[in-house]
Amino acid sequence: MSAQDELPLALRAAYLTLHRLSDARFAEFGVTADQFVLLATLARGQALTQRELAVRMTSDPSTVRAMLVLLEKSQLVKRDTHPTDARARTVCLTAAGRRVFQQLWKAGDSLRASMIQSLQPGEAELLVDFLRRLSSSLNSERLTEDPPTINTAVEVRT
Amino acid sequence: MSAQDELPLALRAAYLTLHRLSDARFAEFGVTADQFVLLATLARGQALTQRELAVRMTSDPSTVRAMLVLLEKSQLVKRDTHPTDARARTVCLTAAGRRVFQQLWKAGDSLRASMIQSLQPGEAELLVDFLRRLSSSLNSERLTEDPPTINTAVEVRT
DNA sequence: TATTGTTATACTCTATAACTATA
DNA sequence: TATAGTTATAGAGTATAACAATA
Repeated sequence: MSAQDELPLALRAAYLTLHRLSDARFAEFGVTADQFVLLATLARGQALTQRELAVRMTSDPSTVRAMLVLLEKSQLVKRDTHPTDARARTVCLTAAGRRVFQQLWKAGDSLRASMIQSLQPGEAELLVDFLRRLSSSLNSERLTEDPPTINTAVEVRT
Repeated sequence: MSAQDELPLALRAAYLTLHRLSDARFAEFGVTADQFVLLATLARGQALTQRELAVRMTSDPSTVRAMLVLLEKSQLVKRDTHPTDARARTVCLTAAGRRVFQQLWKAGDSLRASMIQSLQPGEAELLVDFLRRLSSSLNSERLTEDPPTINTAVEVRT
């Protein structure tokens, strides 16, 4: 088993473990791990459109919409019409949303700390860098999915 | 933004990107990314019990069961009673399951390659190592969740 | 024409709790 | 008593396609 073969499963195992523990931590606030990510994304980039939110969360507009409906119901988020684009809606945290987010951030503290403690100084930065490179490499894979493979060589040769 | 704060989101982005691309690759075979993981787990450890399967997949017995029901319906997997423990059931790939798995593995080839190509020689091994350490650190976090904090010191002091 | 968002719909994964059968 | 698995149930995220309104 080479690193190439193990990497996907190792990535999956690490993420799912984090995801489950996060869910457990946030449960008492009635918020899921994914909803936390949405709140965190809003917390650092106010007044995003739903589309922009989906991109930043590595998610899908219709998924984001479903999540927003739930979060609006629990009053953590509100949506307004976009100031210049009447099609779009901007999303932002409510006062309660900001307050809950701070509590959630604190509740997740020991998880983030536990992740860091498993690494040597400097390794966390390296790990983040690896993950970023990996994501963007995969993303460009998506763009070049099935190129029609035009055989230009033949034409050149004539 | 420190590495500690960014690590969870970077991990999530990398995993979700991989997960979506995998789903897209496997769709033509009627298999999801998670089902692929189950098949892969069976492929390298035949005749596992459902419980063991759940552990190795970083999943849940009832989730695994739901997946097995689907995979049994598409004839990729079969379940037999355990030879020595009548409560348990062993799961293994059918002949069709092994055949499809090989095709899936090939279909995922370029994704794995793309991940590796984004890294320098040796970095893949390092990344896998980081992810493993991170998982086990988080797992031990789970065990020590809310210890009742028994104050034995008082008793010792008397 | 292209884009933003909504709606409807369906599927998969997830997880808890109560249950049966067996160890 | 503890464990393996099943069942019922519920909820959350995911994704596609058709649609309306707007750019």
